[in-house]
Amino acid sequence: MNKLTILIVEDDKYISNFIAISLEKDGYKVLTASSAAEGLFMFSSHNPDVILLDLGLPDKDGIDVIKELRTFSEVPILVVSARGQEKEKIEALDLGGDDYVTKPFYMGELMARIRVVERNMAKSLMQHEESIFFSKSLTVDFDKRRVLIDDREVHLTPIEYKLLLLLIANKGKVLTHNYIFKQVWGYESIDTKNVRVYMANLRRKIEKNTANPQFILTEVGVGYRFADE
Amino acid sequence: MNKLTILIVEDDKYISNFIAISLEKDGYKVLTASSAAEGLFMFSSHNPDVILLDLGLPDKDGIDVIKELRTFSEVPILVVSARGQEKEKIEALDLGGDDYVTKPFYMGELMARIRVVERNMAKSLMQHEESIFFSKSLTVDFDKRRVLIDDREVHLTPIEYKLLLLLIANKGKVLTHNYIFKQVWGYESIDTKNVRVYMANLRRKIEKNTANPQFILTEVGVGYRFADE
DNA sequence: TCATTGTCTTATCATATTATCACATTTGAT
DNA sequence: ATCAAATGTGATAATATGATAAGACAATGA
Repeated sequence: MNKLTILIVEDDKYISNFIAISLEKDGYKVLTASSAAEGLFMFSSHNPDVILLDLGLPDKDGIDVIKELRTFSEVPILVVSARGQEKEKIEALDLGGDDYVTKPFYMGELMARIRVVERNMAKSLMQHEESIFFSKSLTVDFDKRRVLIDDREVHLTPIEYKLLLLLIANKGKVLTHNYIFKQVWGYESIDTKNVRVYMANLRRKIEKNTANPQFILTEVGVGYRFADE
Repeated sequence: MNKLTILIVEDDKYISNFIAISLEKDGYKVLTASSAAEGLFMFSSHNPDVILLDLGLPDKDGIDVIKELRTFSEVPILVVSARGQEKEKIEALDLGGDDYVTKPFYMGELMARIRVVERNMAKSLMQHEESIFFSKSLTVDFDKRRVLIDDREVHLTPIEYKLLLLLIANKGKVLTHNYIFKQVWGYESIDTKNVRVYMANLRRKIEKNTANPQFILTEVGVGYRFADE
């Protein structure tokens, strides 16, 4: 079972805590930041899957945070704000926000909206709505975030899981080391050696024979690809 | 620019009209239905891109309409309802609704939310573009970075692949040794005999008979060109 | 807190790719 | 037909790239 990471950017500790506890109870991994600067930093260092963003931050307007994030990332942004004016909502959504919830809000509704965002992420990754992927002995259940080999569950670390998802979503396509690094780690780097290391780890977990892989194929000098039929 | 078609399923003629006019002013094509039955019928006959769905319909509960639609379609459903209870919202969203707007609503906000849905659609559509080159027995899938001869995959090294791409991009044109070297190796050199070596390697991989090539033609004293039809 | 798990780094070994060379073959001008 | 220049090709050496194990360190969870 792999958890989705959610970053809460909210300066009101009480609200932040309340949301965090509810999300954790539901199995999410939660990060919190209480200012725009901290939020952006946490984003680049932890590469969360979803952001809950308050607009009324102490150091910078939340709208600008959306703008900034959107210059380099497509992470789903769910705005949670006390500002209920139409103008604000339109602006936040048009600049790249994925949803807008006005305070006070129902926690259950917020969670449902997070699930919608999550569903959309899975959809655009998989392009089919089928939430289970099969290929030979490999089964990946995207909903439950579980991976099976010959019906035996194999545990993948978060990075390994992201890597596998990325490969499957681009089945058949060669992905360059840089691209893989950018997608999985969330930032660019000249040093992509880690991609190799994690590919090796992933292969050890899902391949019968790592010397002759059926799933993860190496394209020397270019990158990797998931085997097409 | 193609107009998006939006189906409004709403029994209150006044609201329905109001939304329709606003949407049309914004360039959308609008269909309206005032009952669940009509809505489902309109959906199957017109295949709209987005549905705005009221939950309080005269003949059937809107929640059931969502359920029904989701058995055969992934069309984005934006619920527009007077029912503001959390339970309703969660149910509608979890059953497959993409957003939930409570009446009374701001038209501008509704439109912004439609744009969000639209953006998400565009994102998942984008991935389907494929660029493939065919010539006789040769197939090059640029997207996947794969080369096939008679449906059998041939493995090319990075230099070989670059070379092939360069030739194809300039199909029919004669490319000088110097130009080819510059493009593939990235710098100029007096010594371009490697071009010869790699042409030979490439031919060995993609030509049936290297002595009588169909693809890579030699222009003695000048360079090479990829055969035009 | 301590044990466990995950991440990143480094070192080593294995493999694939690239560069170079020597020589064979082809080409085109005479 | 002959010959010099241009081109093709196979072998091999040099280099670049990849796989993997092991260990340091950080984060997480009971």
